[in-house]
Amino acid sequence: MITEAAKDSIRAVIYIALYREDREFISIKEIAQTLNLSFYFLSKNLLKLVKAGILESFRGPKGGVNFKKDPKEVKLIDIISAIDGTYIFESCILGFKECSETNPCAIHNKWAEERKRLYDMFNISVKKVADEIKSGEIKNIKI
Amino acid sequence: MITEAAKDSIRAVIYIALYREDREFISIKEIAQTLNLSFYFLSKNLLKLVKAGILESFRGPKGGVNFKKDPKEVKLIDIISAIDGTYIFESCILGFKECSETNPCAIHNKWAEERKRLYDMFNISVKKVADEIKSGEIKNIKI
DNA sequence: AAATTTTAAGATAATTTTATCTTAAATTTG
DNA sequence: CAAATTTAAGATAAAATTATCTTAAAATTT
Ligand code: SF4
Ligand code: SF4
Repeated sequence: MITEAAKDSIRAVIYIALYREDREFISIKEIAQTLNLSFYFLSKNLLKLVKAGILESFRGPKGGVNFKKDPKEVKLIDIISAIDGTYIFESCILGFKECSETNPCAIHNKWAEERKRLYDMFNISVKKVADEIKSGEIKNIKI
Repeated sequence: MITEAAKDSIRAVIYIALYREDREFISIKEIAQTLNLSFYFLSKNLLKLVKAGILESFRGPKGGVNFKKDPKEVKLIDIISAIDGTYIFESCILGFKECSETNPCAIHNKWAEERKRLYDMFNISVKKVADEIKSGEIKNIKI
């Protein structure tokens, strides 16, 4: 569905949204340790979000990453797109290379709808996800 | 979402359902050539369906594969399960290892519903897919 | 200024998935 | 029976993804 890289990244931005409070930057090490993710892999992936303009980063002690865009404006779709690309939401579920909409296979109508729904599901802001986690009174992010 | 192996296999069984007519066995070579798939990869994957009891196979000239179960009884879900396992339809979209249903994250309710819908989408028999392709008057399977 | 911390960038390695090849076994054909 | 055809099984290789490591650059701390 979506890659591990994208899943890790989504969890990371949710973590940042939840725990940045008034800090300027949150270190990737802290995120990786708390979420039990590989620091190396996460670093590489979050860098993509930096390059996509979603996060900003800062080097040195006190360094780390933080939102560049307002988390209210960052949708999970944006994370997935930056990491995996948008292909999933445009792809054929059966892997046909060429296929006409005008003469679709038996599951196309269903798939076209699901694809849209999956897109909609991820079309939710990081802030909203974080707020809902908070409102559920979850004390620590589950790992 | 589902692996290439599963997609290839689904297309192959649909092909068999469409073109077996009264033949005892359809050679994997024929399927691979028509669908423009790797004979090697397809052979290996269809063998899994044989072992799962969905197809049966026969060696030698006139050999090949064909349905062991009635294609009316074979759902796309069965193909996917035999090839990829059922994990997708039980998995967490964010990749959390532990997560309680009683205190779910913001997208869990949506994901749980989508997961179910995706399952339902694939819970369609090979026969039904083949029949709908036929009724749509598609002359050749699109590749 | 030197040592330390942290991201940046790119090399390297491990794992998983996909693809290919080889040999063997079963079956048919001639 | 010999040759040809086709799946079976497992080895090997290529590609993609995931994971790790190394060195450099930027910033802070001492
Ligand atoms: S019609 Fe079927 S095979 Fe073609 S793109 Fe849609 S889902 Fe895929
Ligand atoms: S609650 Fe969210 S994180 Fe947990 S299993 Fe459901 S979708 Fe995954």
